[in-house]
Amino acid sequence: MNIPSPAEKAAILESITIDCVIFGFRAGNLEVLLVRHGEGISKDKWGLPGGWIYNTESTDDAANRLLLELTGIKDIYLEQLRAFSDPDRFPLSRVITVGYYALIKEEDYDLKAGATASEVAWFKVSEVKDLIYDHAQILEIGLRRLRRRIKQEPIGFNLLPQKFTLLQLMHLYEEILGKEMDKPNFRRKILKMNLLTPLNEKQKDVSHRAAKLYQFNPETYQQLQEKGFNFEF
Amino acid sequence: MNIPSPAEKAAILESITIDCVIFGFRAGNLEVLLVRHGEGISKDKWGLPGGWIYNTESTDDAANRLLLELTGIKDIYLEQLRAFSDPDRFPLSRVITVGYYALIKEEDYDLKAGATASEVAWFKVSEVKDLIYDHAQILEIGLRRLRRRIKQEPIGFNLLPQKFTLLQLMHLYEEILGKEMDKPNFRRKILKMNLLTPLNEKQKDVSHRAAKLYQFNPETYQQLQEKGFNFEF
DNA sequence: CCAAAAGTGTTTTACATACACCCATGG
DNA sequence: CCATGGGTGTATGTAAAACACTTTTGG
Repeated sequence: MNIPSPAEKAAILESITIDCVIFGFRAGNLEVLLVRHGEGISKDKWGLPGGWIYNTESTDDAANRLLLELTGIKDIYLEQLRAFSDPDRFPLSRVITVGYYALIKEEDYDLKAGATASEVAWFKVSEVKDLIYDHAQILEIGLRRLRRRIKQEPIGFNLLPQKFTLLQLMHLYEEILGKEMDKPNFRRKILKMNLLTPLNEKQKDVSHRAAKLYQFNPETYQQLQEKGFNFEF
Repeated sequence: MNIPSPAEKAAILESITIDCVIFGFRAGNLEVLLVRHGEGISKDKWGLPGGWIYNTESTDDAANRLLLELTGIKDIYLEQLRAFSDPDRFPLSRVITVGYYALIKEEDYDLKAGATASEVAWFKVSEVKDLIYDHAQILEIGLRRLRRRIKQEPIGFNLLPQKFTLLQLMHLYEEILGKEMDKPNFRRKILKMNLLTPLNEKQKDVSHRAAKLYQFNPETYQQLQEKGFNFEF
């Protein structure tokens, strides 16, 4: 993040920015999307994708625009975390940032560094360190939100490929919640919810019995949500 | 909310404000604290207590300060809701507001209108109408947060007097969640959680069998929270 | 004695948990 | 034939839900 130029200042809000925590899942690991800054006081350092808000756009719109400009990712559902407002969080001036978070299927998007980002990459959440400003705190809050949400809504499906096995889903839960689960019980529980459509397809190229593939069923989820339901594991 | 004077501008952030949703509970009704504006374009209209943020304070600090200045309420736990950022939400300029919410025991606080507020009062949530700007939306988000939270943590105790009966507590849940509950089952469930300390005291001046009084036990709550627990009703 | 709320007991049903066990497949 | 994960079955305990019932107290 840089201090905006005089020309830029006219078009943006001077003391508010956006930062995005984008989660992905690959090879059993929860990952987060970071950008390397190409200019400014944090040049060459890694941080969350983010930037200034135009006068004419909401923070939701700004988050989507910035994510596209910096990383090439577009049309995803970003949810607001909250505002981060420590007076000293940004060293050059008083800036409050609004955090956003999202879950995406890594395979669905091609990363393309743009605007002020010289590089974009996925990092294992467990190995992230030395983020700029208070981005570690924003990531932490994003993680907490993810852990809470995944126990209340089936958002985990957003991290998996279209077609997945029950054990992949279970491993996702285990990774995010940090605890081991019982396979038979997990199967029963998730199947009883009727959120999964079984496909007439099986895994390929695995050196063990091939598992049946499932896909998430958004319609039954809609119905369930209206009735209100619980998603404890 | 007014456009700040030049002198004020130097000390505050120009495009961010705070608004607070303060909930109370009286005579079986959920209430919200509103202020009547004494000046500016919204003079004489009712809205949430709020205002500008100083350069040197966090939004948390600003929320507490503003609440004290406008209503006389101090030292309460305010939780951030989120930022509200519709470019047209405030008619005079582009302003993003950060919403806060809190639950308090009405009887514990004396209301005292101050600063730009000419009046402060409690309103039944079900009867609130015609709030300024997007304050109706902020209230709605506060309500949703309250309903979600009360199903996960025992925050309801913050709305009741120190000493209360089990039925009062149940009525609080019924009012907030908008559904009827079974008295015997509610008793068993809440007592099994060990969050309540029974007192050697009973209701007085009631024209029926006097109920035992209880009080909330924050220590056992601490213990439970560390283990992680569930609070569904 | 009646009304109104306090408080207890019981039955049914559902589900979480734990764990034993068989199945299919590639190497 | 064995390792690996896929998948099924079952016993046990606990808790939610529904509801019948007794107790206490003021009027």
